[in-house]
Amino acid sequence: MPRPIRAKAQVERSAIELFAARGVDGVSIGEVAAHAGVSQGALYRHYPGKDELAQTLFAAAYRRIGAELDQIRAAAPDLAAQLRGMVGHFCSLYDSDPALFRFLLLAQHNFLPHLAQEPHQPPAVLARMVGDAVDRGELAPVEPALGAAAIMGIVLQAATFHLYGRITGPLPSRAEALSRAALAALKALGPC
Amino acid sequence: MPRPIRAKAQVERSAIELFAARGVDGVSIGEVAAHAGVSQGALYRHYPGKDELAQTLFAAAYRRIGAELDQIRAAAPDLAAQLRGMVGHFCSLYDSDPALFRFLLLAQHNFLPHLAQEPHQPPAVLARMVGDAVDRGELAPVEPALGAAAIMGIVLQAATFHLYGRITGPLPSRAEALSRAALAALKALGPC
Amino acid sequence: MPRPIRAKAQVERSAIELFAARGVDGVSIGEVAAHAGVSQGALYRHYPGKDELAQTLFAAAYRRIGAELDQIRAAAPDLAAQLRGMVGHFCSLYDSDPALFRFLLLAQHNFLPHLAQEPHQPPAVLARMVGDAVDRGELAPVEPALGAAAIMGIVLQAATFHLYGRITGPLPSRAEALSRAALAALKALGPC
Amino acid sequence: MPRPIRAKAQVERSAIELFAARGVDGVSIGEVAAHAGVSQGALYRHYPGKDELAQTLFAAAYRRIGAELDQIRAAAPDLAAQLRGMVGHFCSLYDSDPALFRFLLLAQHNFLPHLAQEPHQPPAVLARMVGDAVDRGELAPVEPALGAAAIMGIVLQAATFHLYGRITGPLPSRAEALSRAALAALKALGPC
DNA sequence: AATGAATGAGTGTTCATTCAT
DNA sequence: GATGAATGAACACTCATTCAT
Repeated sequence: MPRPIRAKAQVERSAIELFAARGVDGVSIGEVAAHAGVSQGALYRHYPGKDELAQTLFAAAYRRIGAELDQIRAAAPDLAAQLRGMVGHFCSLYDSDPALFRFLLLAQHNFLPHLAQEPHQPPAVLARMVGDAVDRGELAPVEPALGAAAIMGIVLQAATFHLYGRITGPLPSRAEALSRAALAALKALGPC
Repeated sequence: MPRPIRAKAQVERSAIELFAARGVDGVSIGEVAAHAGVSQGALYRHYPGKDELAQTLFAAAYRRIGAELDQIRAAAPDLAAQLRGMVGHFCSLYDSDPALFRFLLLAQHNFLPHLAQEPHQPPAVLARMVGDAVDRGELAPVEPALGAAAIMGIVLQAATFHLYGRITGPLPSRAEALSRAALAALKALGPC
Repeated sequence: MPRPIRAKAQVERSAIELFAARGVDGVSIGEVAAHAGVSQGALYRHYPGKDELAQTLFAAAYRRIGAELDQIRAAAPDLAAQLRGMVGHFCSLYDSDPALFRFLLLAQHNFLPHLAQEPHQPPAVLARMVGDAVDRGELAPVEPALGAAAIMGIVLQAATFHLYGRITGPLPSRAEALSRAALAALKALGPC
Repeated sequence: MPRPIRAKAQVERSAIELFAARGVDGVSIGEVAAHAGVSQGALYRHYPGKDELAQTLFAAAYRRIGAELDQIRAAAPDLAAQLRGMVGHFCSLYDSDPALFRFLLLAQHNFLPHLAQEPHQPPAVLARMVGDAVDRGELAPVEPALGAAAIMGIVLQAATFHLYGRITGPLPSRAEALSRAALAALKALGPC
């Protein structure tokens, strides 16, 4: 039965694009339905409501990215390689699916408060990577969450600047520089 | 006429606090009025509408912070001192007026697209600082906007993590470490 | 689907009666909805807004009457018969649907400015009738629009006086006299 | 004390022009005040409220015109002369103060129901003129109110057509033709 | 006397959600 | 299962009116 699956996927894609363009509150359920080519009532067969739809989409993407980062973390031999992989992954995501990225950026403050903190979320994965690097002696002692903040901040703020036209050209072309900056920031965070 | 001034200030304070707590779209104009102790209609004597109220509050705070950063930039002797001053200033703002900070963080994607880019906005001030440091030879050649992104990202993401409980304790206690990280990130951004 | 048709018709009937009684601006959309036995929001499925509802009702009635007058014009053999038919039709309309007539009278200045002039509107039909009579030699040369004004004025002002109690008893009993007056007015409008 | 008098006159002039342009309900008290150059609150020193302001303006103009028509009636020797004078007066009014005329036309249905019928109102003056002409034997027996309707209708509908562009050029140039039409209509209204 | 800030009830409109078909 | 008409609560906003200054 390919129809319902395609319908649900179409709804989710439409929702992400519209939410990214105008914000969750700026889009009505009717617009999502029209964009997806389904009826308004049909949405309620898949999701209990608008908030749950948005929350679900956010959580799924958030966890998926966390999982991907964790794979990169596990596969790379050292901190520098991990950072190169992760920063490159962020930049690729931004490049290949800007709507999803933008949705995550602007909806984060709506949904993060309602999301229990789990080990597969990006901040947790980054913090674990930082903690491990400290444990391995690759890094001077650093508060793991603060290190995670530095990494995510450097990448996400660059993406934000790109969204608003302060940076132009492809973001992935800055991936190398950003990962060097992240590594340097981590090293400098420790006690002097 | 001390009354109207108090009234307008009260409205703005209430709006910032409520917007910070539940988002601009999550707060009705009636709630702002009630919280400020004025009638609903009285708001419209000071602001043409809800959007303009929020937009005005955002732009005013955004420009004010940009101006403060610019003073710090002009007063400090070198890049390291500038960064210490600015990062410390961000942390102090977060500490002293968390509602305003949270409002700026979560409303940025609503309002930045409608805000013309001006030289007194934080990103522009930071970019100018970076560009000047390059010109003075303190820094290897770096894309100024990318450097500004690194600085803002490191600080704002730390603040965001603090908001959601991933970092605890006073943020200003991390100001030193964050400014070292920002300086190191800037140095590493340049060509290897 | 008999329900929606009934609902829309019920809304239109309620709107005309209330608008006729208290003016378009004197009636809220909620009152129309309550009188029609539907919810307020349901109105917006059929009409984009209050103004469009009133405008649509006005234009539909205006055009319908114009078309009816045109049929009378085409069917009657000469000017006198045309006038008898048309004046009689106006009087019958007033008698059979006073709410609609009153709505048209009092809302005309709201909506006529927004209505493009079309050949099926009552003034155009009357003017064509006058012009044709002139062409056929039944009438001395007369500005068609001025003749149309004389005809409509005689009838509509009589109706207005009836509305406000200056004339009592059934209006159709004056149809003969009014059509004679209209014909005489037309003949006298020409150059002496 | 010329100030208050001028202020009141200015308010009334502004009100008539704005009411004529956008309807009584389409104009706020604040707009009238601004247009007149006085404060909002000052209006309430002269009039108890918006409705009373409009009602007063309407009744005053209505009675004034009635009185002027009555003077013409009393001064002219016969029905034909009376009609020439009155129709000419209507056309002059339209020409010299279109705002007032338009205000009277579009506000009549708001205010006539609340206005007690008095002998100085235009319809009563016209009806008296018709009745007198019948009594003098100048006219076959005619329902006076119906005759008044014919006269007013011919003139006011011509003015209405002029307002909406169906008639162009100065209305007074049609005064002669319209008064002939009115006289002919009156003569034809009687029993055949 | 005059001002204009403040009020608060009321308006048109939107929209997430439900449910008869 | 799917539809889309209907609901009704909520919203931003307006405006005639009042009243402290």
